[in-house]
This record gives sequence, C-alpha cells and structure tokens, in this order.
Amino acid sequence: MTARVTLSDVAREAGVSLATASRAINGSANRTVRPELRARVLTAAARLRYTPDATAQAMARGRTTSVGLVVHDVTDPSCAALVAGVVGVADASDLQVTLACAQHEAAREIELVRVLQRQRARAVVVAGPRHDDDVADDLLRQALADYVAAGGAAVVVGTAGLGVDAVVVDDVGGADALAHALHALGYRQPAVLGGPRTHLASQTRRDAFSRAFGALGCPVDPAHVVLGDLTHEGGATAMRELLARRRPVDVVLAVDDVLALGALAAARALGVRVPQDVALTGFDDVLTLRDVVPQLTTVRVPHGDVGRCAALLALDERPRTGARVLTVDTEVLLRASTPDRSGRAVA
Amino acid sequence: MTARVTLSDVAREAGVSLATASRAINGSANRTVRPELRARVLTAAARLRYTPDATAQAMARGRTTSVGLVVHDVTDPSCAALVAGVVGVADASDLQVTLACAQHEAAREIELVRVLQRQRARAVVVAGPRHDDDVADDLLRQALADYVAAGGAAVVVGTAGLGVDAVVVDDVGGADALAHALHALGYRQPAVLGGPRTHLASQTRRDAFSRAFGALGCPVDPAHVVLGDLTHEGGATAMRELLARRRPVDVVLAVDDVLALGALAAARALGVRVPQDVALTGFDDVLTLRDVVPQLTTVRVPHGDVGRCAALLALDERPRTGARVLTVDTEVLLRASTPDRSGRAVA
DNA sequence: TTGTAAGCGTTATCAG
DNA sequence: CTGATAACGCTTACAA
Repeated sequence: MTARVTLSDVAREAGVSLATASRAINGSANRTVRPELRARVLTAAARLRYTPDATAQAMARGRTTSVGLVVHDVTDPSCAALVAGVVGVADASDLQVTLACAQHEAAREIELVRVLQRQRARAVVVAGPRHDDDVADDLLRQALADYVAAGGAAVVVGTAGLGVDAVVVDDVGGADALAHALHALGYRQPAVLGGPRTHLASQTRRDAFSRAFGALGCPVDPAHVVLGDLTHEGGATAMRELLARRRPVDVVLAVDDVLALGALAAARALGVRVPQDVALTGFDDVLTLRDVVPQLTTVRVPHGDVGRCAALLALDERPRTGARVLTVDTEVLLRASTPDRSGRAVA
Repeated sequence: MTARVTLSDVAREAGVSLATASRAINGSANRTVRPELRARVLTAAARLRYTPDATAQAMARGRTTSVGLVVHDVTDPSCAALVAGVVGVADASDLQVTLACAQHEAAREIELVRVLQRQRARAVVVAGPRHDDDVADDLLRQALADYVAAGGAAVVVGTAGLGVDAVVVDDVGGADALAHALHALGYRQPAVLGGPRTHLASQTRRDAFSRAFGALGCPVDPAHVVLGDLTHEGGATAMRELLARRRPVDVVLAVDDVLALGALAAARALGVRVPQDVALTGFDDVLTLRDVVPQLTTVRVPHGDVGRCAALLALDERPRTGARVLTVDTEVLLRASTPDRSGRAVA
C-alpha cells in the first residue's frame, strides 16, 4: 500500500548508482549523464511510479521551494487579490505558497513568521494591514530580523521601517488626488469616515484627505471626522453618527469601499439620498462593488500588483543593498456617487 | 550572518547529547528528561536563538505538517471563504496550508496534486469547481490515487466519484427548495440563467430548478433556459438574450449570485424593473452583495463550512472505510428580489 | 534518565 | 561520465 518508492529503488531497478539516478532525474548542474543511462533511469522511475521527495531535496539542497505569506483574512477581497498576486508569481517560479492567516491578531502574525522560519520558507511576505503599535512592531521587527539572519528574504506590505524590504501603497497620493478631484467638481464641505485610530492605512488616508482639503481652503472641521470599525456596520454607524451631528457636508470620504458601502446603506435607510443630498467616495475599488448604485467614486489600489511586487521583491536573489521600498501607485476613479457640482457651487 | 544554529549546537552548548536536546525541546513520546537538564537545554536554545528545522523534522518523522489546498481562483469570494475555512482548521491543528491555484485549467489542477505529493503534504483538498469532463476526471482520479497510495489523505469538494473522500454541497436540495418557495410565492413562469454547459454545479442547479418546477406543474420551456459564462458579463449577456426572446417570464433563476448581478445590471439597463417586471434569484449568498438593491433572494451555500468539513475529513486519522461523502446543507433566503405574487397569481 | 548510533531521501563532493 | 560516500538536521530504537 504505502510502498514509498525512493530514488535508491529507482537506481537499483535501473542498475545504476544512486548518484546517477539523481543526476538523470533532475539533471543537476553538470547534466552529464549518458542519454542511454538517463533513459533507463527515467523508465525505471516511471515504472516504479517514483515521486521525488521535496522535503529530502530541501534538506540536501539546503533550501525549500516554498514562500510564506502572512495575511489576516482571506475573505477580504483586497486580501484575496493580494494572495492571488503572490501565488501567481510564486508558481511562475515553481514555488509553493504557504498561506497563514493571523486573524487580525498582532501576536499571531509574529508567531506565524516564526512558524514560517521553521518551515524554512525561502521568503516571507507579511501582508496584513499595519497598525500604529510600537510594541507589536518591535516584536515583528525582531522576528523578521531573526528570519533574515537565518537566511530568508522578508517583505512587509504596507509600511517601511520594519527593517526589511517593503511594498507600500501610495495612499497619500491617492487621497490627495481624490481631494483635488472632488474640489474641482465643486465640493467644499468634506467629511471623513475613518477606520480604527491605530489602523495605519486609514490614518494615512484620513490625514491626507484633511491636509489636501485644508490646502485648498476647505479645512476639515474635526466634527466632520468620524472613526469606526473598518466594516460595513462600522461604516453605517459612522455615517449615522455623522448625520446625527447635522453638519453642512456635501461629500463624505470613506477610507475604504466597505465602509463607504455601509455608509451608503445607512444614509439610504435614513432617507438621505446619495449623491443628491450628499456625495460619497470609497477607497480600494473593490471589484464586487461595481453594481452598487450609485457607482462609487473611489481610489483604485491594485492589490494584485501589490502582491506581485511583494513576491518579486522577496524572490529577487540579487545581493541586497539595504531595505528596498517599492511604492505602488493608485488612481482616482470618478463615478456617479460624486457628480459635478461646480455649477451649484458658485457661492 | 547566516549562522544556521542546529540542534547539535544547542546540545553541545547545554552539555548534553543530541538525543536529550531533541527530547527536551519537543517533549516527544516518552517525555523523560530531567527538569534540570531540560531547563539547561531550553536556555541554551534560547541563547543560541535556535529554531527547529521543520524540513529535517519532517524527514526524520516521515510526515510533514502541511496540507495542500488546490483551488482555481482565490479572488472569487466563495473560494476565499472556503480557503479561510481550510486554513482555520489547519492552524487549529498546527498545520500549514500550501495554497495552489489552478486558474481553471484542469491539467494544472492535476499537476498541482502531483506537486503536493512531492511536497509530501499530509493531506490534500481539491476544491475547484468540477466539470463534466471524463478524461480530466480520469487523470485527476489517477493523480489522487497515486497520492493516496503514497500515504496521503485526499478530499475533493464538489463531487463524489473521484475515488477519494468528498464534500458535496446540497445544490439539488437548495434549488428544489428555492423552486418550491418561489412557486408558493406565486411564480409560475420561471426562466433559468445557467453557466457553461460542462460546469457541474451549474448543471445540477439548473436541472433541479427545472425538475422542481416541472413537478409543480410549471414545466420550464427550453427557450427559457440560457447558458453563459459564470461571470458578471455572462449574466448580463444571458439576461439580454432571454429578454430578447420576449417570453412570458415572471422569475429568473440565475445559478449563482454573480450571474444574477450581471442579469440585474442588464435588465436595469434595458429598463426592465426588478422585481416589478420580473423577479430574480441567485445562488451562493455572496456576502459582498448584501447591499445590492433589490436584495437578492438566493440559496445560501456555507463555503466556509465546506472548507472546514473538507479539512476535517482530510485530517481525520481514523482508519478509513471506503470513500466517505459529506453533504453540506443549503438554505433558501427569500428577499426583496422575489416579492409575494400570490395575490396576482390567481389566474 | 541519558547517550549512541542508525536511519529518513536527496544532493554533492571527490575519486575513479 | 559514473560511482562511493559524506553530509543535511532531526528523531528514535536500542543500549547503557
């Protein structure tokens, strides 16, 4: 039944030495095996249904063919896109991806890096959303340093400064461009729906919105900024809160699409029309939202590319010169949720 | 730099034998190591920043700690949910998931099973959508048989009959229940939007819809069945095709939510109101669609549970008694896209 | 309780 | 071009 066939078996069957069998089967560096012998080995291998043992190869070669990927929650569409990106470049290089989900627990994330180090993954991509948490960061930095010291390549997505290569999204550029675009459309009274206080991308986007509008002569009233969870319900709650404050707002900028969707639902439930009564924007450009009515103005973040870049960076064998940082660009997508209001705005 | 610390180093540092170090660190079967020594070993390990080498352990123990998962496309929400389910049970058992994406290519799927066999993954879950393709099935069956013969545990999601354990979704039950529910609501003239001809789940759902309605005295006119791609655009195209046929239809059953969404968009674009002019249903209950207006009646498929069941089945060590089949139930969710029409239906 | 030593399946070094 | 044989890092009988 579980008759494990090894390379020795193949060698014996083919009447050659173990070494020759090995060379014939994987055609290593010096692919010097007489064709006739090679054929005999291959035949024997086929006859015996031989399957190379990757763990043994990894041991002998001193390196595995797997790359680790730490995320928080695959069911999040942005995360899924990133995972797909990483898997794509990995299997273009004949590498396997070991996927680990930290479920939004910083400690788990760090532990997973250690687990992947034990697995001797040749590279690790840590791609969960980053938080403003110095102690967790220190721990993660240490774990990554250990991993790199042990010979692995590590890449963090979302923030530089963790001591290893990083891929960051140009959230500032995107938020800034969005603010300018909205201003050009005639919007003058922005409000911001943000995520949790520590959530880095959320912070960045929030701040960039505010700064940009401020620079355009529309300082964002602190009462126009509402934080909440980065969920549908969080967006709804924040929107209700904002509306309850009864401030003069002509556009609501949510720091991500899911939040925006929740906000939309809440507004609708309260009889506030989007975009007639208030315009709305998201961030990320989640594909599954394309049929939302009205279509959501947003900032596209190419999460698939982020994953691909991270993987490429991680797998780049060239001698490393300090921690590299790759920035992925974003793009403003103006849609129906923010119609041109410049006619009206002549005030 | 890459100063690989091995267990021997730890042993030497602690002044004990390799065996003792091993026992102290992993507390194997007979955890018989004097506390004092154990402490010394642990201290040494910590001082040296020792990390066990999982590949070496796998070799020595003869089994890895990884489970393989073959899917087609993680960016598909249903797939992502399933992946999350598998990852969840895997890391509850301290196992790692190796994720492989076959991108809807049957050949790739088979190859990935072989790759996972080389990795010596202790279990493999094949979870891409199944197709009605005998030759591909035979190849897959063979690959799985080889894998199992080599000592692995395999589970296929979506269809039994591939020679290994399976988890199947009760599509028939769901479709049937949906048909009955719609009939009870007064719908009498159903149309069906299907996926590609070979797509198994799509076939199953389509046939079950038709059969159920037929049994209820509303045979489904073949002209009311339109096939297409299982995509948003596919749904739109199929819907346009259906509408062009100008048949008397009071409800359109799409075989999945994405398709339904495309159908909705197409209908709307043509001025056909849902649900006033025609009702619409989906299948799967994709979470990201919760804000679609009108809310979509659908059949919930708990993809996360499917993943969990598959993983549990795959990791179940108990002696196997033939190929087991687990069925996961579905649930009809009636929502706004199929209002009660029984008042009108008195004809 | 601890140590010795034999694997685990490959690769790779180094002679023939 | 081919064949012994020593690693690779760990676990686990088997001894002591």
